[in-house]
Amino acid sequence: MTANGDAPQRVTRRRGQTRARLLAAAFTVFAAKGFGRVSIEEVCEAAGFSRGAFYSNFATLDELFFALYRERADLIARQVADALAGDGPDLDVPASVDRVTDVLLLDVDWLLVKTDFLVHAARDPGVAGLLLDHRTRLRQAIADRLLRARGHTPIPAVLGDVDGAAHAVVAAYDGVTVQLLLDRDVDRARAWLGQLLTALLTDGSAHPARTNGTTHPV
Amino acid sequence: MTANGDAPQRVTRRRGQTRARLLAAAFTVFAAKGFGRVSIEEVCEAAGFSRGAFYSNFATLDELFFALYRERADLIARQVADALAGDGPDLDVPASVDRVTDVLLLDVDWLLVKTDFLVHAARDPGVAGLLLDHRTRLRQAIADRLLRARGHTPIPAVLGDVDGAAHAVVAAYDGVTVQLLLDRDVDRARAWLGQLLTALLTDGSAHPARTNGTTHPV
DNA sequence: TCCGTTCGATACACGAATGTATCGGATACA
DNA sequence: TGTATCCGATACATTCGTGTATCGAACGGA
Repeated sequence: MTANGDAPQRVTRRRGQTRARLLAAAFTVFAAKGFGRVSIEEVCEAAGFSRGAFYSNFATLDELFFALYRERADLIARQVADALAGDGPDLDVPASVDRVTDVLLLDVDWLLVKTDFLVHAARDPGVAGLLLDHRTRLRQAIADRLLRARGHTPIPAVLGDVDGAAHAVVAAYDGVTVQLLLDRDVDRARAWLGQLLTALLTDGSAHPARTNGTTHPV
Repeated sequence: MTANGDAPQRVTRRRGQTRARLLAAAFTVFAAKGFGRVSIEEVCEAAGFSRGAFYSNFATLDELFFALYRERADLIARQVADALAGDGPDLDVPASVDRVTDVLLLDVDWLLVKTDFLVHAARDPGVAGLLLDHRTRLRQAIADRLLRARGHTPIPAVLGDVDGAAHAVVAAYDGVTVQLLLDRDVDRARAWLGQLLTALLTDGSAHPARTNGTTHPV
């Protein structure tokens, strides 16, 4: 019944460290076995603590999962923002696409944990809200970037405006993620996502398939 | 230790019925709470049986989940095939797209269970194989359909051949599913998927946004 | 260095879920 | 209709995970 019930007046340094170690261990264990199959004790063991440490920092495993997602999701969000800010005032679509896909598909373990969290959120409106917010911010960053380059690179009419295009980008990301989780082929997923995004964002006719060898990754 | 250990020599009729009832109950319970949070007893209770019935038909909850997925996935596959076979020898893209999206996004509960299964499969290569097979068959059906209509409706070059286009269709479906699981807005998801598929399959320039009102579903 | 507070380890009690063995009623087949 | 088999209910033993209460050690401030 700690974690918020009666806030300690003096917070020590090691508390932050054990919390961080618990989160890191949880990430590993969740990725390996899936949230639904992990017990509190397994997380503690992986972190080298006893359950006492856990209950001193979190009330439930859900709470830890929530904190873990928030931490990592913010990290990724920052990396994407950096990747988008990378090139100059004008948008170089293929280059931007490559940089962003590299960030988004960097770590399969994260995709596993993220999907676990999706399944979790899909049944809890409150959690779903957090996730939707996060996705909205991501789309916003993409839309802003696209907006800066309108005219330079027009957006296909079918998608509507830049906002529609941003939606499409996120959908493509999610779609490719699913396939990646099943075949575990990161390189192919990157190439394929790049191709998809190019198809969506440029007006179809333009670029031939770029990146590594394969024309259509099956 | 039943379910395959020693195959019964006489299989009764009610056995099939209880098995079906168990599967149906499992679907409901899994959709509501998520596979990871469901006990064998909950499934039995929902089906109106005791655990004896369960252990007589399945060895583990995983086995039941597997059977459940297989059953429902085959059903959907047949419905999609029907929807694709619907129109004549020439392909009417918007009409086909509408029919297929109606089938694929019919039942949110199924999408929930399917995503649970994805998470499950992502950590078990054997199960992942089954799911990949199923996806391959789905893509094949789409590719065949697209092939019949090549020339009539050309496919954007960026996607490669019809196979690439089929990949794109599945990715779009998966992507839209994720958003739908979070906001639970089936109508918006249908419109959005239709728009996405049209954008991918027709050469961008052609059709304006069709279907219900909203131009870009935010 | 000393002291009050905080942190995490340990031990315990409890509940939940599992798997198995057994039994009586249902069912197919002659 | 009789009977051998099958099926599902019940009861039991056991394991596993949880949550809490308590204690000693670590820590921060004076």
